[in-house]
Amino acid sequence: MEYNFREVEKNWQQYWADNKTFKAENKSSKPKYYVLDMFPYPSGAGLHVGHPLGYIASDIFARYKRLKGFNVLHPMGYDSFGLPAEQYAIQTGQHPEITTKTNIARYREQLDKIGFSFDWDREVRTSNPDYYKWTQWIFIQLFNSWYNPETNKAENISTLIPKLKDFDKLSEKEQSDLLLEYRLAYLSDTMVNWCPQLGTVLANEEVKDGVSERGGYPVERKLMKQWSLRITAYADRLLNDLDGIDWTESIKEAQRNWIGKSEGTSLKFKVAPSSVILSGVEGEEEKSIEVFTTRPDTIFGVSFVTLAPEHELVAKITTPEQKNTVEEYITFAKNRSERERMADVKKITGVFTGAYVIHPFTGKQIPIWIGDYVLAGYGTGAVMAVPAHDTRDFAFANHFGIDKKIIIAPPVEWDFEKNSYDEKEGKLIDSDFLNGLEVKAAIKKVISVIEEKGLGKGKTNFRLRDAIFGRQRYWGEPIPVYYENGIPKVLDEKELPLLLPEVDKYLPTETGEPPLARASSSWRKDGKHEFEYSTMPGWAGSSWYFLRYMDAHNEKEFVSKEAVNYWQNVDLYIGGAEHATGHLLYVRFWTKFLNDLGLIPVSEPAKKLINQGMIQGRSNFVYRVDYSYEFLKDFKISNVDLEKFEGDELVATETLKSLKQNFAKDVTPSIFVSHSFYSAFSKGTFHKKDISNLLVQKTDIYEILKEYNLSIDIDSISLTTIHVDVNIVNNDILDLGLFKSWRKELENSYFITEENGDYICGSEVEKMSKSKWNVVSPDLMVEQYGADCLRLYEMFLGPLELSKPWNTNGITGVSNFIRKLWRLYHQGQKSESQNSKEEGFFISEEKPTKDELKVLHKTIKKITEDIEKFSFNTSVSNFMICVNELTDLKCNKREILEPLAIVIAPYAPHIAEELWNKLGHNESITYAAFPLCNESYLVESSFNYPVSFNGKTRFFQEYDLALTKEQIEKEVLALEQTQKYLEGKTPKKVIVVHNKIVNIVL
RNA sequence: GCCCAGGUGGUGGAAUUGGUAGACACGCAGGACUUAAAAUCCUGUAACCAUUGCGGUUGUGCGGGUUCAAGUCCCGCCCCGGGUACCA
Repeated sequence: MEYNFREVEKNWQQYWADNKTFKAENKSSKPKYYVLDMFPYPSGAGLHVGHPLGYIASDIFARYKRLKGFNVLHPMGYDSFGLPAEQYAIQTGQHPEITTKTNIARYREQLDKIGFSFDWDREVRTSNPDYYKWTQWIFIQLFNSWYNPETNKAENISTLIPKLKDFDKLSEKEQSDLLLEYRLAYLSDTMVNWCPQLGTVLANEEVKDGVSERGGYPVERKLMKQWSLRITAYADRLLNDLDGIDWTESIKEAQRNWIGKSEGTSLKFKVAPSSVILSGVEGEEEKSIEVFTTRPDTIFGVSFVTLAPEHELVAKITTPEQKNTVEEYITFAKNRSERERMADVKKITGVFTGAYVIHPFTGKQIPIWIGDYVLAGYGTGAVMAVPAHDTRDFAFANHFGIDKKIIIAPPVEWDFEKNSYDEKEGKLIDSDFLNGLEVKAAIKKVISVIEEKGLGKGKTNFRLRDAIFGRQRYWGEPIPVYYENGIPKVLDEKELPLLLPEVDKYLPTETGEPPLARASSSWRKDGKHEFEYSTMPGWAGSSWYFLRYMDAHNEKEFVSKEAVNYWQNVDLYIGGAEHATGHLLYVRFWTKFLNDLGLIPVSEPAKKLINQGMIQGRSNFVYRVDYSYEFLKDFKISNVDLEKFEGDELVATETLKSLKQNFAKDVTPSIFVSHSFYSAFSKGTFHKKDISNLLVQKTDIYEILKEYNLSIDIDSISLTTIHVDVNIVNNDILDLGLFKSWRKELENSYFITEENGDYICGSEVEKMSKSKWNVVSPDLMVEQYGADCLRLYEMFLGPLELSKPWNTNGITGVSNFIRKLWRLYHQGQKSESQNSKEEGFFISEEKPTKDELKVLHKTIKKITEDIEKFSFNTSVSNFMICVNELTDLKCNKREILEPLAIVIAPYAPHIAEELWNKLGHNESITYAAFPLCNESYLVESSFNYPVSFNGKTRFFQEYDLALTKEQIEKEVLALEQTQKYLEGKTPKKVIVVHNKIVNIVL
């Protein structure tokens, strides 16, 4: 009986759904285990084979943990607010909710087909009001909190007010403004990443290379009033707590870099009195410029100070002579888009302000420059420039011809003409009281002097910026804020959820307000106060979803105390590295915040995190020959001039030009050449002339040429590479029939194939995407090979964390394995008929042999080790080895095959259930007990030692493991073969490693 | 530039604390079954040399080193992928 995976898989999926097999309980005597997956955004393209990679791995682990006796929480849901649905809504007018629902239904269908063990009763959708009610509620908690540096945690804003001087005397508006400077969710004028095409602001990590991550539209800097979250308050804890969690080093490193802690000192430079007078600012108190530096030891090497163009002092200190230049520069810097700035990082720009500061130790005058290499948002927006010991200052000084002063003697040969010396090694020179000190000692010393003299103090800066939280978009959570007399106020908990209002269009208003401003005028707090019009970003809902799964239907709280105390946090999270600095940082931030308020008992969302690699697409290409015709001399159309003289030159008339074009369009068949022609052409070993000859020989083009009296214009020939749908290509061989029916215009195509008649496509590994026609959907694989096969194959492909291109070359091997596994349980009773395929299920109750037990227990041991270290690819190999060996032993004993079904169940659950059922069990295999390895079956009495000479293995010799090293040495040396390799010499040394190797050194 | 991960047959990839390099699978070649094909099964398959048989040499990106022994450890370099981008 052949294995009918279609029927079996369908039946068991139905059984699991009907019996709620994977329902997790919030109370259990079993130990808990929480396995979480990446939160999917339900896109219109559906799942491709890359998505399930991590889901399969986590599902294997979840199923394994159930077999190991854990109460497993393994939920799934949807991150269902987001840009793509809204963009689609703008194009089609369809409500994003409808698209989202359709897409979710498709995702669900696809997920179900793969046989995941999700507890679907806990499904969440971030766009559902019963979910975003609590996202809004958390926002309100953030608004009502401030970060107390003394207790080093978030507290209710009420604990702040007594610390504020004369708070009561302020007006309501002033009080509100002041508190906004402390609230963890706050409104402020900030420089934002504004994306005009998307019509919204974006957070830093949503911008890649100066364009939006979604869609790739340009982004510019703009000053806007915006809601932000004060994640910077948590910078230190986000950094330090990384040490305590078992996440991949690369993610932790990415987060460390993103947080970017740097320790240094602030230092004030007084603006020279002469400059203050020159700039005409009289009667004002002394001005000073505060810089931040990590290298205060280089203070005696300062040759200028640079301010960011936006620095507030720029206008005040610029001398009248420099005023025009400076203003021009500021305008230039402002209008330079982010992308431009990034594109020419090497381009050095800046101007002199005409003003000077006084060196705090030498009293000398130091020029003040402005330059856009200094960022307004980092540190103080001003730097002390030490060109001899800082790469950027060096470049700036070189460009503008400013002097450099060497104050550290490098311990190595150094050419200061070519490079600055930035290392923290060497002795200070020309530095007054720092002379002779090593850099590190000098830093300590100078900080103490600076602090003593009150010039500045030790300070820590972070690269991390506050997260901009408002989006000028429709399809997101409404921010639960209204404005009363211009004062932002949050809604009361009872008023939640603040529902997303209906709008007529999903576009900004004519006055440039976000789409929510289109809501009817009744959409007001108490019918009168305007609500906030921006919505929350995509990551709002995903910053706490791991908590909601614990208690998905709670209407009174975001999560109950009991639920969160039981489940704590995620034990295993499997997700992609692309969320390293976005989602994974925000979710840590929210977790710490909720922990500070005492709402949850944990301060990290996930104990262990594993990255799954990306599955790339393998694109296929066809090569189209582009060409045009030439009209032969005697080609004529009555009474129309085809060519005319312009001066002495004969040129084509418009008529001829358009004729040529039309012919190209109407008559020209599409002609495609196979890959070998393309590569020969691009290598230059094949020429336009050769292609032209090919066309004439291999196509009907000659007939067309004759009919219209044309010839091919050889110069016009070129090859165009076109993506072709990988689903009509098999092993790089194009299915010509399918290709012709792929698109209307390809119907009459010609193909110039290889000699054997195959059209070979080109190929390349790229990101899997719809536009590259290289998307492979799991549905097809499931349809053709079954879910178990897809699961095993995706694991078999290689280590989970490695990125690799999708190819199905090896899938037959896995498919064969599943059939072999099935046959192992069906090889007992040969039927009477001649067709040996008709074997029935047969299990023997006989005692297994030693060999059979050894194979089983070896496999149990391997698989257990593999799963524990997430080495799923080697598990699959080990299953194959096991089944091959048991097949060779013709094993059909219950004591072997029953445990084997359990071991394989996490990987191939459908076939395992079916076999388990046939073995006589009425319950699902899900809660069987994972077999333990009995080492006693694995004990060997002897070992086949490789005998090597100088490390080179020559032959093998079996010895009893009871023999001592000395005995083995003696035995080996006595062997005839040994004598042969000794060539009469006496070995210098003989190394015997028990159970490993014998090495004879000559 | 900096940070992270990786480089092993024709291909995907195995290889425990340094201890038989290439498990398992694909592909390929040959064979069996078949009218034929598919499916299935069997045999071989790192390269080179030798070949009647035995066998030998080289080999884990490159160059050095440590060691009885290196894919694995150390030093220097090259290449591919991912992240980051003037963070003072």
